[in-house]
Amino acid sequence: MSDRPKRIPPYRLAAAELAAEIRSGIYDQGEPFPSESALCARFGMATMTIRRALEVLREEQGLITTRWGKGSAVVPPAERPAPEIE
Amino acid sequence: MSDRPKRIPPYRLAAAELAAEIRSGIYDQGEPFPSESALCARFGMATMTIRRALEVLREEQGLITTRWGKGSAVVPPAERPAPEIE
Amino acid sequence: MSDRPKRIPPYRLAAAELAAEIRSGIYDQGEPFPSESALCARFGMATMTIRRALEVLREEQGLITTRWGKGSAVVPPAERPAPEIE
Amino acid sequence: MSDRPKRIPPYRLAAAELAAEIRSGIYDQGEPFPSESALCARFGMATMTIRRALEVLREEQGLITTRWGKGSAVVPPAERPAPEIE
DNA sequence: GTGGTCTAGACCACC
DNA sequence: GTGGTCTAGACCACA
Repeated sequence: MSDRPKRIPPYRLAAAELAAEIRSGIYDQGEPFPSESALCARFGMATMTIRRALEVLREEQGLITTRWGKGSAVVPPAERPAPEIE
Repeated sequence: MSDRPKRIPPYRLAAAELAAEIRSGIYDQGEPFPSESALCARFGMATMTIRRALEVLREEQGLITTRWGKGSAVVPPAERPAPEIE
Repeated sequence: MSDRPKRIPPYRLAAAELAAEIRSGIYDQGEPFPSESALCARFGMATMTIRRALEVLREEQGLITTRWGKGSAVVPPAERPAPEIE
Repeated sequence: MSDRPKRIPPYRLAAAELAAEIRSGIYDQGEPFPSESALCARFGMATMTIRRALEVLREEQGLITTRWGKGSAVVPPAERPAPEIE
């Protein structure tokens, strides 16, 4: 009972998928980062869940920056912190 | 030079239409008041314009109450102030 | 004294110049019509003067349409009324 | 989960800064109150946000008066309401 | 040339 | 999934 595998929360899954996309470079040629509502539609998640995912990308991984009312933008590769080995 | 009539701002038109509906009683049988986004779609107006219309209904006419995160509700007829004669 | 030449008001000059541009077709390939503030800068005129010029293009000549908060757009050539011979 | 402080909305920050300036008296020697567009430039905020800040100064704090087409003016110190202790 | 209203979105905070 | 705030402009109406 105490040894079952850890459940990964949905916001982590979304964050991981988006982080992989960012690191793949698909947003580096001028593609704007998707809005919260677009991500809600794409992942089928609630606003709050997507917001937690974006918070991970922003605070924990430093991959995006967000401006209230304007949207999120991907941090240029040169300024990105190296991915953490866990 | 020209004789054009005074322009009534769009938020006033929406407010007047909604006030008439409220006074007609169609929201008194348990109908919930439409959300901002529903009203945006119905009137073809932007969020801020609809919010301005709801502000008129709330502050000026006392026909609705609004709660953050819950939506607006119609004030029961007994508690409504009499319509202003202008 | 009574036979001096008619002075053409500035808003008519601006309207004539813009009408010629519209009829030349330079706005028909997706060029957006300039905003009021852009036209103020370009013609060195006050807001009200430019607004009168745009009013001529809209009401008198039917060359543009205007949406509050969005800007003006050029009417497609097919829908334009023939230019008045004066 | 985290211990972040409550976010103060930008319009409140601008209002607080302007209120402090008004109370410091720098507008009492005939200095005109800055226009909305000047405040937009100074604070790097959009029109609507600055308008919200001015609304606080006007409605909530009674520090300024505003006249359509003329601009805002600072209320003389003698007529100002005492600052609210919160 | 000011303040006032509007657009078409975005993100933020609450339920 | 609501209402609340914000952006970056546009046009409208007053003085």
